[in-house]
Amino acid sequence: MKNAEIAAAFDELGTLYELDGAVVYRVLAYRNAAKAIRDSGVSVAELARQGRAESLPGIGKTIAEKIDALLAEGEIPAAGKLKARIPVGLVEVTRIPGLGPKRARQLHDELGVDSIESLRAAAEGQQIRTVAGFGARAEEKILAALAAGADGSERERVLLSVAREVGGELVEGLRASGLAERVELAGSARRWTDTCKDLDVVVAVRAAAGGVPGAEGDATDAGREPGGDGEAADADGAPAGGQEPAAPRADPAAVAALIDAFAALPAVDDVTTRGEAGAKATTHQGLAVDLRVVAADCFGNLLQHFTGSGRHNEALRTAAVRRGLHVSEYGILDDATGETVRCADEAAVYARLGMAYVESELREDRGELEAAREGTLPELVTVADIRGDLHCHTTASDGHDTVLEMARAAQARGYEYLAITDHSASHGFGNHVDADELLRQIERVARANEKLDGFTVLSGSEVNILPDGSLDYSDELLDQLDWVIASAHTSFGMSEDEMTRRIVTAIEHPAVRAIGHPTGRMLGRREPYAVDMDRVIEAAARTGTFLEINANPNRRDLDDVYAREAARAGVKLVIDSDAHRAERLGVIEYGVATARRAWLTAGDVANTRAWTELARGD
DNA sequence: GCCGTTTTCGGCCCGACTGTTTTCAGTCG
Repeated sequence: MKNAEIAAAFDELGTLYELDGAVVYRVLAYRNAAKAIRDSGVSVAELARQGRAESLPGIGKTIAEKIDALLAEGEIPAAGKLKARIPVGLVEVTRIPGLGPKRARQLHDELGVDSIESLRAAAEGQQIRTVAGFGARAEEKILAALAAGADGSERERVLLSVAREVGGELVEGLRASGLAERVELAGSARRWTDTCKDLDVVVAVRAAAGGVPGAEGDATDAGREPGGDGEAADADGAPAGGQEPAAPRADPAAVAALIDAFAALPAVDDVTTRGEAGAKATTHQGLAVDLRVVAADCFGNLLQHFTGSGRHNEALRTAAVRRGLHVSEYGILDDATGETVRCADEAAVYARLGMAYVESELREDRGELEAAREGTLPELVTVADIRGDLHCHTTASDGHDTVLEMARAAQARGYEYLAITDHSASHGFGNHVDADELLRQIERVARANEKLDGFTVLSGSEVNILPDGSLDYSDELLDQLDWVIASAHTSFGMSEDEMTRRIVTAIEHPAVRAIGHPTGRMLGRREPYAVDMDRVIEAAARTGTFLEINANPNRRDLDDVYAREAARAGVKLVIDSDAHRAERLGVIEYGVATARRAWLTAGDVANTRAWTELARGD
């Protein structure tokens, strides 16, 4: 059983317990366990067989036993018992905005709601408003959500490349407004996750009119203020009179003006909620945007808070509480002094908590907080470290540009080398590069090299791995190439064991230097094929074969979890664009981002080295 | 249900916003 399946079983169990009214911390424990299982780079089923499941964080005796039962019986017994009591359709009801476990359960108990269909019927029959705590307004919202297409399925996520493009437009638009001192894209887009559910944009507005001299210099020391009862109406423009918020807010007039400017941006379709702290909106693509605004002296706190992840923040705050510090988006409250330290930048936040700065890509609660405390965070690979690209296509197969055009574009990026790796003969679409055509391509590469100065074009191939693991060029032909990357493009329906043997056979082929997009996934379109990555990684480590991090934003394959595990096993990764046209060489940043999320340093990535070091046999 | 440089028991992050409320629970991120 795969980690993702085990994790899904525990997520479901958590939701069932939640609907059953269990203590929230018990529910949280199952969710934490699911996350740890999903984030494990090694097979949890295998760990469990060895009796080592409890070595994962958040998995204790009880959950380890449940994993054993799941593996042995195909279901967690406790989940079976709960399902007998709680209709599974109620899980979908909790995904309707505004309906959580408590309210869904209430609708079930009082109206018999057990599915999206029965929810719709109850709302249309004006039954919802008869339930205590619900009103006509709630009923209308449910109907509106259902009419808008909410069907209880998980909210659709967009590719990171889409999210970053839209997010970038919003950020640039707000910067151009002149109303903000600082604007940044936060959330999962800033952590460079594969896909995003929504966008988070954080803003610092200028101080209120007649405002205070700015908090320059050391932000940690600059922003102290008395906390606690907070009677002073300070110069930040906090509302005078009435209940003073414990946290500093931006000047309400400045926030309102900024939201107006935000609402007028071309990408913004509809502002659904506005408040004194920000606004919520949707873009024309239907992407939800959360806009948050603070005064400049706590911009670092806000950016840290909204970059997340939620797990990273929870863990960070839990650890802080043990030291008497309370972290929020407005500052860090110290129990001992009653003072709140506000941080203009993120580094000050981590410094106040006794930690090194944590790069946004690492903030997933995968050990980064401990490493930050101990000063053992890795120095992550950067785009500037990449010295060549080892996977691209030309007009010889399904690319759009010639060898020379691709090479010149690579050189313009500052690279030292580029491997031309058109598809091999049996690929099945585009122009077929048969053996004769490949020989002609080798000549084209040689001619291109004559025209280029200080740059090396490598003759290569993305050779197809046939179902039996063999390659579709002869060994003699492959030996004439500088670089061979092997990928599976067909017969994805094989059993895990067959597919694993297929890939491992290719890894063991002496001509193969790397395996391309090793799991074959297409984000949002195609699941990875069934393959035992533990065995693939073992074979790559044994033979010195590289595994690719394919940077195409649709793929990002290997993913961060497997790439980290591969590096731990001593495998070197190659980060490739798989560009099919010259301007797509730039997608390398998505591959580098995956590598950073995998904790990789430049030393873990083969193509941070010169080609002369990578070339074999000299 | 998990976990421990204050704990093997008693904690478990923090705030915004909504709707239905006479002071707050639930949801969301």
